[in-house]
Amino acid sequence: MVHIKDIAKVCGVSSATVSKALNNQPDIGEATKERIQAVAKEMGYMSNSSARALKTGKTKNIGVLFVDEQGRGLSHDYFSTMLEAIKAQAAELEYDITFICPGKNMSYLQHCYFRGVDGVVIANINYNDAQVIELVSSDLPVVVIDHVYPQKTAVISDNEMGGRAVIQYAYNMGHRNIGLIHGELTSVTQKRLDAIWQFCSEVGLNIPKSNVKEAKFHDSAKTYFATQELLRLPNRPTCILFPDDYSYIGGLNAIHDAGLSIPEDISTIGYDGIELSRIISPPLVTYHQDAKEMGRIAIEKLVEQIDSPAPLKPEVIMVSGSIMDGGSVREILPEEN
Amino acid sequence: MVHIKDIAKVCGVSSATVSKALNNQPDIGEATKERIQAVAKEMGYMSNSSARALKTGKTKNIGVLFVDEQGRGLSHDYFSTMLEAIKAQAAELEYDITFICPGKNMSYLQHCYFRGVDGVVIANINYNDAQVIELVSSDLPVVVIDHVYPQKTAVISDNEMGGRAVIQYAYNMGHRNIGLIHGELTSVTQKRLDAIWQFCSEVGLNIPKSNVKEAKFHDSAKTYFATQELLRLPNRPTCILFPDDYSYIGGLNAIHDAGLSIPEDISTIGYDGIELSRIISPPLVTYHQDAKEMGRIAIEKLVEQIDSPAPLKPEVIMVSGSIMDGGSVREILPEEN
DNA sequence: TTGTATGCGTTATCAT
DNA sequence: ATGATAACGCATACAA
Repeated sequence: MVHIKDIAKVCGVSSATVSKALNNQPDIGEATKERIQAVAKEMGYMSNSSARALKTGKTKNIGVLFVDEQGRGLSHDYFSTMLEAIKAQAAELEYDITFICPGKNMSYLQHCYFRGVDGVVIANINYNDAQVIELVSSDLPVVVIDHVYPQKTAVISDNEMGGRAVIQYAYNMGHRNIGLIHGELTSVTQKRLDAIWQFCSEVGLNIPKSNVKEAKFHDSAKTYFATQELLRLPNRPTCILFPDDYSYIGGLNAIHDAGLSIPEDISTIGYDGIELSRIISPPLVTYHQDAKEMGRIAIEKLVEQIDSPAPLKPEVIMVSGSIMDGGSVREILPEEN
Repeated sequence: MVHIKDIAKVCGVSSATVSKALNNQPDIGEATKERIQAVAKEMGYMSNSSARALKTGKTKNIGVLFVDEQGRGLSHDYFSTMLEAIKAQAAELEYDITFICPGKNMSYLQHCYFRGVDGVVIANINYNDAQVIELVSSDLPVVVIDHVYPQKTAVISDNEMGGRAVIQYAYNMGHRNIGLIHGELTSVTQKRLDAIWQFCSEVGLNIPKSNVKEAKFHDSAKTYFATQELLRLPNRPTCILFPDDYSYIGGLNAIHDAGLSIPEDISTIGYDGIELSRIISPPLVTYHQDAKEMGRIAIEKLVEQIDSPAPLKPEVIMVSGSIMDGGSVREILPEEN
């Protein structure tokens, strides 16, 4: 392991000078600077982040608080994509990331203090958890994904837009008898539903209560049963909206088991835009949430906060997605309704 | 932020004493120890990992080298499951993990030195990459997943067992005309194929060259076409082995597009045992690789190395998987062949 | 059993 | 423009 001292010795200067050269400080001669940098490279010098952190108070490390109950979280495409983007953007800005997790006898906040992270990204967690509240209430820079805390910067997937987009797609394709399977009643679900009802009232579309079923995000079995119920309805919907692309697989099975074809007999629309929705047959019409962009922005905003000498005004950033086309929706003629 | 000094002041002892108490050193009075620990807790003390690392030379941090070319890697169930297990086991042993990634002007090894990781887990990477070789050749404790370097501990999914298991399953169900679609010719593919040929020669099963197609792991489009080719064969196979569960979706589509049913018209077997294989219809017979166990063991072995005063003898640990049953294989009667 | 002193590798302040 | 020195927070060898 080669240290600043070693370089100083070789170059015949003091370690202070070497440090300045390596950090591109202005108060140093151009010639010496270049010589020192050359030697450092030659000797394979790499600074010691612990020592630097101790001295500067900055670790260049970002904490990531992602739930992973029973190994989920990463297996969910929306979140793994987001994490991937977080990782990439952090690397781009020369940060590393550290997973903040429930330690043996450490709260989330303590874990952050222990590792000295410069800031934290919070996502996919129980936002009412006392430990999360503690963390959010601390003086650490924080960016929250898909949830808004007062006075905190948030990056939000536009669920109103998404809800509206899917129902509008069905409507524009001529569907008037629409079935709706939604996830558990989180704030996310609520927003999508609100947007859907809003659209319905705008265009005078009526979705009877019997056409609406609650299932669960990412749970194909629950969606299978909900789909079955809809298919058994006396006046079967011509199009069904699903909680998300993954749970849709359950709906797909139910439809096939009933001997029906997509989109000939029934149309389907998903939510998320995961890769799986592209490779199934027919490809699913779905609302693509831009998880990648969300992760990128989260880090960008967090680092802005970290770098800013004065506290920054919190922002709420809506990230909009878009409909991904597919063959799962048939255009319905007026007389068919 | 509360430091050892602060506690010392409050307790009226020296900071050395506090340090000892907090680290459960033996040379300290039981009474003072308890008092100090109580005060520390009371004051919400949390040690500073940078300072500790600087002093002790241990960061309690493990580097994880996972490829993530174009955002893949995490979206692959096998690897995301493994990563999840790595994370969990590291947390269990009170380690944090740091992703080692291609830095702007840092090699993998330099990144490790910079962050002072105590050891590294390597997986899903180009094992011939010069930077990887450099890392493996360093003095850092290393555990490699799914690849064997000389003198390095490795955790390996038993691809021979897997290859044998899938062909044997088909054989035992009476199939004699078997189609085989395999991934690109990596060492993993080679091992599975070797085991398959070995089994064939043992039982006198002949798989003609025309029944064997190369596709690509995780690539459903390539598998779609390979499946089509097999279906067009004059003497169509009664059972097809696929590269992995995910790419199988392509095969599934090809089979459906040909108007055939699984398993009535054709049987199918996958590889991996990802969650998706459970929720499709019919559930896929597949060989489940125990990615979770692999991740757990990798960390366990790595920490053993880190904690050991003397260099440990490298091990190669085979992790066996098992067949997951499903409805995708029909039992074939002798006269049908 | 407790305290004093030192140093881990780096950066920052202040002289020179 | 360069260097001497102190300090970041902690753990430890050694003295008391």
